[in-house]
Amino acid sequence: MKYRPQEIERKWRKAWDEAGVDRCPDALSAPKYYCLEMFPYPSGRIHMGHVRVYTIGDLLARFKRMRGYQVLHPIGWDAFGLPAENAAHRHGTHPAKWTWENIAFMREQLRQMGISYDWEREIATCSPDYYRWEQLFFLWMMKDGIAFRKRATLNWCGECQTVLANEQVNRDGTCFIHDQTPVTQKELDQWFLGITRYAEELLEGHRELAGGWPENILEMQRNWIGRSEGAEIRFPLADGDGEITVFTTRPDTLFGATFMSMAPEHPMTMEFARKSGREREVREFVGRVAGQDRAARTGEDQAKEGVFTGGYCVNPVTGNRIPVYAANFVLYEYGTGAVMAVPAHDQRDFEFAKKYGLPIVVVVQPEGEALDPASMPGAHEGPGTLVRSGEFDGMDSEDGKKSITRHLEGKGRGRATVQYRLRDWGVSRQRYWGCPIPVIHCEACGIVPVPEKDLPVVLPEDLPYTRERGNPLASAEGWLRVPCPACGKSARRETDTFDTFVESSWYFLRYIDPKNDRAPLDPEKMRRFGPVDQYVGGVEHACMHLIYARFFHKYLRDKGLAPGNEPFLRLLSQGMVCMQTSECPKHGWRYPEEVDENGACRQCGEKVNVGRSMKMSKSKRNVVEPSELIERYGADTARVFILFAAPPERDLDWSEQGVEGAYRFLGRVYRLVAQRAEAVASASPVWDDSAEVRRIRQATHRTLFKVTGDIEERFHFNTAISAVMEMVNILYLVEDPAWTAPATAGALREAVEILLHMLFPFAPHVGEELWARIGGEGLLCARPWPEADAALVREDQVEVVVQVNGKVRAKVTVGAGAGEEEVRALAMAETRVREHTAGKKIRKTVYVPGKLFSVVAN
RNA sequence: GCGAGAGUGGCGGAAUGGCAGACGCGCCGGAUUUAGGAUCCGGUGGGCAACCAUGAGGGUUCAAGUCCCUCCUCUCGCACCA
Repeated sequence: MKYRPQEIERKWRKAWDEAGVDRCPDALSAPKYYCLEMFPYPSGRIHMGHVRVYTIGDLLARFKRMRGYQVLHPIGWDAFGLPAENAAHRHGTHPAKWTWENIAFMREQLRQMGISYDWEREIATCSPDYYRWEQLFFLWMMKDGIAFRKRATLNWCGECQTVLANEQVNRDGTCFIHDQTPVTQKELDQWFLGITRYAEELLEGHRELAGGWPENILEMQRNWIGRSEGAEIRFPLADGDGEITVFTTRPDTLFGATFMSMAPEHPMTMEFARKSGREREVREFVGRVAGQDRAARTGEDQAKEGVFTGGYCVNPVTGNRIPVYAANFVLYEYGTGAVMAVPAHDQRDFEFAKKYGLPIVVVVQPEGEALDPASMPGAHEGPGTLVRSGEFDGMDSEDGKKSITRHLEGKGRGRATVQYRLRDWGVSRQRYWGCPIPVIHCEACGIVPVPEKDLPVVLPEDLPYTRERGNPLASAEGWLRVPCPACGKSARRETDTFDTFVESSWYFLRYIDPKNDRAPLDPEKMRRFGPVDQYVGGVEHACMHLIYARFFHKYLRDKGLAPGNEPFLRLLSQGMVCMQTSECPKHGWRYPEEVDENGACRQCGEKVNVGRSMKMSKSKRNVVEPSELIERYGADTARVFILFAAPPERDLDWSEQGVEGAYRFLGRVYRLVAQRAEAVASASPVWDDSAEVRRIRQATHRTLFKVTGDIEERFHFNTAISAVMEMVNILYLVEDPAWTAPATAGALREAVEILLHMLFPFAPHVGEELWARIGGEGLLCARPWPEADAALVREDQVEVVVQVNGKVRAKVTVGAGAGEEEVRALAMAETRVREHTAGKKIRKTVYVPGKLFSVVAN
C-alpha cells in the first residue's frame, strides 16, 4: 500500500474540476471571504517564491471554505511589461505570443499544484477586455484633474531608450535591467496621476489597517509618504520685486538663516545669474549637476557643492541681506525647491557654509552648553533655547516653531504647512507592451482625449521587431495616424503606454466582475465581495504596488465603484525562499545537481564552498525547480514542506531533507489510514466510556482545537502541522484489535475523519483520497470543518508544577478545578519540597490555577 | 546615520511572564529483512552529579527566551526630503 501522489493528485484534480467545487458563483449563499494572492508576472515558469505564496493563499481559501464561507479565490496575470519586449528583441517572438504562451504554461503549473482557484474569473491585464476599462478610468481622471501632463526630469536609460521609475534605478545609479548602463536625467512631458492629493488619506488609512497589516509594512509606507510638518516662509528679494518661498521644518531657526540654497533646476536660479552677470559660472554648475544621475547627485556622502548666483534676498525677521546660492543637494521636486540655510543647525548647511566661508549664527542654544560658531564641529540639530532671535529669545525651540510661524502669518510672510516626500505618480512609459494611453495629439487642438465610444485603443499587432530599442509604437505609422476627434484633422496617437503598476492597481476589483462588458465594475457586486479580506504577497511590494492600489481604490471609491476606503483588510507578507549556495573555486556558482554527494564540483572535482542561505535566484544557482519537485514528490509534499518549515512571514530555508520529511509524513498518514480503511469504513459512530476511548477522543478534539486556532487566529501553520503529526503518532500506537473492537472502533473512526479534515487544507489530494477510502460521505473539500468538543478539550486532571525559590522541585496532579488550599497541602507534603524548605521560613506563595505553585522561603 | 525585524540544540523551528527545546530533520539503538532501502518502535541540549543553558551584560519579578536599560551581530527598508 504505497503512497503514490502522482496518481492520487491527477485523479482528484479532475474530480474537483468536474464538480466545480472551486467556483465562486456571483450569488452569495454564505458569508463571503475574499482571499487573494498577488498575481504573477507571466515570466515563463513558476518559481519557489510563487509556490510559497499560492500555497499559503490556498491553505486559507480551503480552510475558509470548510469554515462555511463562500470563498472568492481568483488568479490572473500581470501580463504587460518589459520582459516580453526584451524577449521579442532577443528571439523575434511577438510579445503577445510570448506572453500568452507563458500564461498557458504557468496556468498548467498552478493547476498541478492543486491551488483551488475559480478559473472562470481568470484575467490577463494585456487583454483589451481588461485594459479598455483602465483607459476609461484614465479619461475620468483627466476630467477630474487627477491625471495631468507635466514636464518632468526623469530617469532615462540609454539602453532601454525609455524612462525608468526611481524604483527601477539601482542604488549605484545604473538601470535595473542593464546594470552597466548609467541612468541619466532627461526632461520629458509625462502623464502623472495625482496620488499626492491622497497623501494624507493614505497615511490616515493606516488606522484602519493597523492590526491587519504587518507593522513593518505600514512603517515603510509611512516613510515613503514622508509627511513632515513645518512652514512656508517667503523671503523678499533684496533688489527689485519678487520673493523666494522656502519650506522648512525648523521655523524656530529662522533668525539663523544666513544664506539661501536653490535647486539648480529652479527657474529663479538662472534668473539671478542673468541679472548679476554670473550666467557663465552658474550655467556651468547647473548643467553639470542637472545632468548627473540620481545616485551621483543624491548619494549620502556626496560633497556639498554650489555656486553663488549673484542674487540676494532678505531674511524676513532679521532684515539681513543674504546671498542666494545654487546647491547640488537641493531637490527641485521636494518642497519649493529652495531652502533657507541655517548652518548652525543643519548639517548640510553647516558643511556648505564652511566650504564657501558663509556666516554661521547660533540661534538655538542646547542646555548647559555654549555653542561657538568658530569651534563647532558640526551643526546642532537638537532642541534648545532660542538666542539672538529678538523677541523670541529664551523661548524653548519647540515653542519657537509655533510662535515664529504665527508671527510670520501675522506679517503675511509665511504659514504653517505640511510637505510629503511622496511624489505624483508618473505613469508614462515609452514602451510597446503596455496599455495605450487613450489620448490624441492634435496640432490645432492640443491634447484630446479619445472619446469613450472609441475605446479601447488597442495595441497594433503587426509590428516588425527589428528595432533594438526605444518604443516601437512611435514608428507604427498605420496605427498612430488618426483624425482628431475634435477637429477632424490628421493627428497622432499618444505613443506612451501605462506603467504596469496601473494594471495591478485595480485587478482585485475586476476579479469580482471579470466578464462585465458594459462597465468596468458593477457597484452592487463590489459591495457583495469587496474588499479583499486577506491579501498575501511579498514585502517587495510594500511601497509601490500597495500604495498605488490603495490610491486607485480610493479614487474609484470616490467614483462610487470601489467598496470601502481600503482595498485589503488584512495583509500577510510572506518571507523569501532561501537556499544555501555552492560555489566552485573554478566554475563559480553551482546548481545543486552540479555538486556530487561528497560536496565536489561534478565538472572539475574541486571541493565547492558552501555559502550561507540566500534568496533563491538563478544568478546564484541556488534554485529548486517546482515542477521537478512536484514530479518527484507530488504537490501535497511541496505544500506540507513549505507550510511546515517556517511560519509564513519568515524566510524559509529550503532543505531537501525537509522535503523528504514532509513526504514521509504524508506516506505515514496514508499508510495509517489506507491500511485500516476497511475497519474505519465499517465502524459505527458509537463508543463506550472506557479510558481508552476517552484517551483517543481527547487527543482528537484537543488536536482539532489547536489546529483550528493555529490556522484561524495565529496563522501558525507550522505548529498546526506539528499537532497533526503528534496525533498521527498517537494513532499509530493504538493496537490493531482496537480498530475493529466495537468499543473503540467508533472513536477511532471519528479520529480518522477529523484527522482528514484537518489534513485537507494542507494536503488536499491525499486527504480527499483517504476520505474516499474510508467511505466518507461526498467530497471532503465540500465538508464543514468539524467543531471540537469543549468537554473533551478541557483537561480533567492537571499537573501542577511546584517551585521552591524559582526552581522546579515537584509536580502534583490534581483535579482541574482544584483550589489553592488543596494544591498547597499536596505541594507542601512533597518530600522534595520539604527538603528545600526545611529550616526556612515560608515568606510567600503564589498559585497559578492549574499550572504552578511557587514557594518563596529563606 | 535613521527606522523595522531577527538572534534559542548539529539543523529548521516550538513556547497568552509559569516545567525552554513541541514537531520535524540529522544522529544512535532495537524490530523486520539474505542484505541494503523502505517501514514500525525507542533514545537524543551540556554535565557523573549538584546544576548549567535562549547573542553579551545589567535590571524588574516568587518566576524572564518573553518585560525594561546598555551593547554586539545579522537581515530588510529609507537615506542630502530642508
